[in-house]
Amino acid sequence: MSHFINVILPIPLQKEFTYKITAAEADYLQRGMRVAVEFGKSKVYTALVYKIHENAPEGYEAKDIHQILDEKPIVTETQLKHWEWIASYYMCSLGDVFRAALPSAFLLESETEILLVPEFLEEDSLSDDEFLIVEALQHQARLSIHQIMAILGKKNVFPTIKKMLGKKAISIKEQIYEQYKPKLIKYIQLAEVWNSDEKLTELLTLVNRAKKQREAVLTFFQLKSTKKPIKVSDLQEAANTSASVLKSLVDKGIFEYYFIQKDRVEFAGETSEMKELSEHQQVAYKSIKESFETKQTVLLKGITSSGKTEIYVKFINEVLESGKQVLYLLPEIALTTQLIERLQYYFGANLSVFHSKYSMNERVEVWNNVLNNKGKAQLIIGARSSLFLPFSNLGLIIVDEEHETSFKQFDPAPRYHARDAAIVLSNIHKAKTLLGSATPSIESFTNAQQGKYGYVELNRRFGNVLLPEIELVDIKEKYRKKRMNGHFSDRLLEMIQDALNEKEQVILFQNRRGFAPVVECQTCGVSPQCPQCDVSLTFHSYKKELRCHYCGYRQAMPHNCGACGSNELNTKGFGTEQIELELQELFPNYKIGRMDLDTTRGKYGYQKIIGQFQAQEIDILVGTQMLSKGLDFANVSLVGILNADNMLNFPDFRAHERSYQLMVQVSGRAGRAQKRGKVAIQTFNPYHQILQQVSTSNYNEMYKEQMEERWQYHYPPYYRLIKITLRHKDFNRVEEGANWFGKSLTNIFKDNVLGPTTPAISKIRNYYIRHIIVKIPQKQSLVHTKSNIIRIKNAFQSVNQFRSIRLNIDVDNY
DNA sequence: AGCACGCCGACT
DNA sequence: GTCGGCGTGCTC
Repeated sequence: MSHFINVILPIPLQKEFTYKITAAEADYLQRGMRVAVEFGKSKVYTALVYKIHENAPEGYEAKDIHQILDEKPIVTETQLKHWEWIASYYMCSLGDVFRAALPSAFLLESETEILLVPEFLEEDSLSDDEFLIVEALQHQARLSIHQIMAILGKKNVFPTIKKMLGKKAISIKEQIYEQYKPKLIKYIQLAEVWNSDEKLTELLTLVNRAKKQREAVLTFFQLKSTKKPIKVSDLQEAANTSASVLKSLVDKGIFEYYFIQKDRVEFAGETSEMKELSEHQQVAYKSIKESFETKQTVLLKGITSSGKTEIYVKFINEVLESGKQVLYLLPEIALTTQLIERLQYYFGANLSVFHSKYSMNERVEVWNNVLNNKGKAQLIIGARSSLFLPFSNLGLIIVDEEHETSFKQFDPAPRYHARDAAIVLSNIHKAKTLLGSATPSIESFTNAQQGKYGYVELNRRFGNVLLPEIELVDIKEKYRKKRMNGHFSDRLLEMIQDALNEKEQVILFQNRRGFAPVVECQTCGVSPQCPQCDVSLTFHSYKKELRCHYCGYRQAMPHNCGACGSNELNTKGFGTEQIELELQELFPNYKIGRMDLDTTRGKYGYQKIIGQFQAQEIDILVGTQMLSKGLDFANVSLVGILNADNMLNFPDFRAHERSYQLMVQVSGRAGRAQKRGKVAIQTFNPYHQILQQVSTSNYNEMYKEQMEERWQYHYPPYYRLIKITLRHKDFNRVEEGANWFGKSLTNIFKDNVLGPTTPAISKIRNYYIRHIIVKIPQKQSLVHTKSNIIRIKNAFQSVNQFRSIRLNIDVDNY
């Protein structure tokens, strides 16, 4: 009898692939283990065992597997179930989920190595390029394809390599690298023979003549009395000696080295008892608990600074004590040191953090700790991807800042929403989900209203601090009366000055980075465009250059208009950089800081700026929406929103909802201590209903009004959306393709097809883009809708002309 | 998705 | 004449 496995490959192919295995391998392998397999002619991939069976495939001969990579499954049955749901709900392949779920170190890929054939002598027969390669191989035993590209200075090197293979000048080998390297700590101990007291004198005489060595040995005994293992580095430091001294002692056979594998992230601090909940927190806590008895998911709407975290802490503690794991999901930007430290304070060594700024190796360690249900992986706090960790007995998932749009992954597939996928995961584990937000998303609030989720409110700020006082500043009026100074109204400047006089800090919010979005010629009105995208370039004053925020294109700021040659180029609109500059002129005696994507690159980017602000080294902090999350600054008394209109006018059905959420969240940064904070919102349109609702913190009215609009225009939560995107370098081809696709959809879904439409940014990186949106009424079956879309997609892709059009499908694209 | 195979233009 | 462009098809 022959044995076979079906595997998942980390590529977006809908198919499973069958490989042949031996009886012994069949005995050993389990679902969820990784194997290395040859795929195509040259590539070796990491694949995941999905099915083990005895049915020989028809029509082709299955290949053997290359190698087994695990001793036990690294992906659990529960995870596979969850993956299947994600793949089917979000219309992507299991391979897409596989690739997104595993830390990249688990997905080894082969690298082709090129080696010189030692017997090769006919160097005369080589072309110039070929000779260069042979020469390089004489210095270096092996070369990678990338290195060869660098040597030859071109990217298409395969023909050259193939010719050389033909001439038997080189050979190639597929080498798989184990990318994960455990971190080893070097320790030192006394060699076995010296391990008795009698030998001690003998030992000391042995090193009597070498002063440095003697000192090292004596220090070793000092350290040894603490009974802890002694690190080489510690001994070196304590004895004030060098590595070479220790090495000669090892060579003499007095000491020996040994290694202990160590986790890269280790907690070593104090923990403390839980805080007592306030009366209001206690009430909320109790009603959440009650809700959990009948509901799987509960939504907690707690205004900013109401102390939601303390409530979470109480639940986490309970679940941990019952022996189950907890996952605490946060949007990436809210994952600050502040919060992590606070949680470490309670849960110390039981907590692990998992997010994208962690290195590959650190992520593998967290994965393994969760898989083995280690003590330190009982509470995981992480961004959306931590959803994919191999939990075995999850008891609770907390999704904090539930309304945050960054929980949705847009690109690449799987285009999942972490909140929704968390609820499903929690279901599979028979666990509970707690959603928290000061400004719940409309869809979650609806679910709560309809009784699908439990619902609890917490309307009192901790310590009864008052909500900030919100003032709308009409800048249309201010402009008319000439009371604007740059982008600042006299009123806002006055408020800033008041705060600074009181030695308080100020946060200014401008939802746009860069200096000025657009550069415009005063003479002909033309503004420089990105050559690869359909957008105007953004001016960045720091480097005096124009940049495209979509493809990263950059060019020096031109002196003349490219269209008419006029040298009167002017900037229009404004970003964080310009605000920073204006502030420096307006408040020369104060320190101004800026926090946006450009200033927070790198692992410790945020921390540096936040640290400075917290230490009050910065008086005024200007930033984008990064500012709105998870930061508590005790001394901020004023928050200014420089222009509320650009977010309100954003062309998206959720623009109003999002503006509300953003403004309320940003406002929440003001006045966290004793004093009531102030918020100033500059706008051209102070009578806009959303601004009125923000200024009175009237969530319910906002909700009611938005729901009416959603109903009227057929948007979620009344209708579900699936967005189809088509991209191609050839304008006409996308156009035709999109029309074809749109028509086919309209045949089935009639009026519920929107488009094809040209997005506001119609070209990115030289690819023209078209969108089609399918709206799905509540009673229409999701499963049928999706299978219809897949049918049309398959038909579409069998048309030769359309095959090269890139197509992606985004379910719940909001 | 990669990557090989195969057919047409611009260069030594 | 060849080098190298990308359209087409396949991967167990």
